[in-house]
Amino acid sequence: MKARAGFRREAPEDRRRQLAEAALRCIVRHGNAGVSARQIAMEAGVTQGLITHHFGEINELVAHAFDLMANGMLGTVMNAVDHAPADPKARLEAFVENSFSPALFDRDVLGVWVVFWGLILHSPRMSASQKGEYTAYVITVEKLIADYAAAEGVTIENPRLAAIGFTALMDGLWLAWCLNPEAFQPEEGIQIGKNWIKGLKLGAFA
Amino acid sequence: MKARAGFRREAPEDRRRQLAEAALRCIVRHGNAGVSARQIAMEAGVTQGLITHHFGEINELVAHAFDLMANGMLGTVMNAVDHAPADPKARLEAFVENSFSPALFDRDVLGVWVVFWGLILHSPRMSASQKGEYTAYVITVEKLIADYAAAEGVTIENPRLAAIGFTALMDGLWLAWCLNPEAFQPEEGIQIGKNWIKGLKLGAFA
DNA sequence: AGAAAAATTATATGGTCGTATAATATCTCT
DNA sequence: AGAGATATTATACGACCATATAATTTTTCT
Repeated sequence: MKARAGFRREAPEDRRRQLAEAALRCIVRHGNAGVSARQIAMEAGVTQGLITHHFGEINELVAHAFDLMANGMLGTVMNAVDHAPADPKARLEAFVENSFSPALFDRDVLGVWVVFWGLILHSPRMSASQKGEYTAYVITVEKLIADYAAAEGVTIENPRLAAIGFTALMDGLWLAWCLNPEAFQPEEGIQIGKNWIKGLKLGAFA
Repeated sequence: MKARAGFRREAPEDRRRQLAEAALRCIVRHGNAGVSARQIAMEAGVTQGLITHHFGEINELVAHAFDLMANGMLGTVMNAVDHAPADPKARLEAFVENSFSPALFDRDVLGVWVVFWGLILHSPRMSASQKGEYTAYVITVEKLIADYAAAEGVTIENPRLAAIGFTALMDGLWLAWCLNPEAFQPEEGIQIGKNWIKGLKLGAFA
């Protein structure tokens, strides 16, 4: 056989990242149908065999892409939060506002997550990744909320539950808006998030 | 060719329902991979050709299954609400508690919805169904909330936003718990829902 | 009872899927 | 410069996919 086409040899970790990014683009374009070794390889400008070589089976590539995306999104939001004024209220509101920024509040981004959710429900490997990433997310939110509550002098009986609720609210709004952008305006989403914070301050979780 | 196997001829609407129900079972079992004419036909004890005959293309069958499921779920919850005491507070709390009942707060049920969400994002036909069903859902919730607010003497500046937020919270909790049942207990989910109502009463949306 | 209509089966076709295998190009190290 | 290591290509295989077409059974209507 002639492997006649010239190619560039790359470090395994680079290739793995390239393939993961190509997978995300394919999923954006075609949803579940985009999860295909052939399509992903073509998108990465590479042959299918490379996926087998670097990941063994394609599910492992998808799980890698999932980790990449999850870390990237939390990193993006928290980076914005850390650039807000050090005031706890400002930080919490920066979290809300950035969660609704076009970079995250986006149909393409949700489309990728929906595919991941479907896989999490049927794959132990994906489920394991999700558990770690969800926990990290909730802990981050819990800290933002606890700092805010302390600064405002509000008592919160169970900060963990508050964080879970707030996270769920944001995810639910994200989901609803992406599925049907006519349902409400992003600014209305921000308003709903801030109303939740107002409820917290008024003692809903006391 | 010999169509040798005996078969029972059924009314088109019956067959369509049978096929839709078989589709739901297939999706429960295998997620996106369960959306397959062959598998669904086998699950329904029927030949693939019947799907073509009754639905034209398989996407139309899936959309039909979606409508069936959405109507069934809202019907189930509202049936329970209508069996609660006529008091607005009792009705709203019945809504929360029943949303977290094992019939709905269920990994299998979420698994079906996740598949639908994925399709909604990429199919105008599915998106059209979703718009109608989401609107009906929010309007129902808005009425429950408005009645509650009136009974408690709370003002709500924008009842629509409150209903969207409450719906998003419930969906987000459903999603989070199904993806990772260790994250919190269903009773904690009910508590979070009731805390949201408490916030509403305290004036979070005033 | 007999014929027309429609539901259902049976089969064929062309495409895509995941992955295994072997050949080969590129790189690194000495 | 040359050899070993491995990243990468090329190709093959069997399974499943959606859907079209034609044959056949069941039902209905008279």
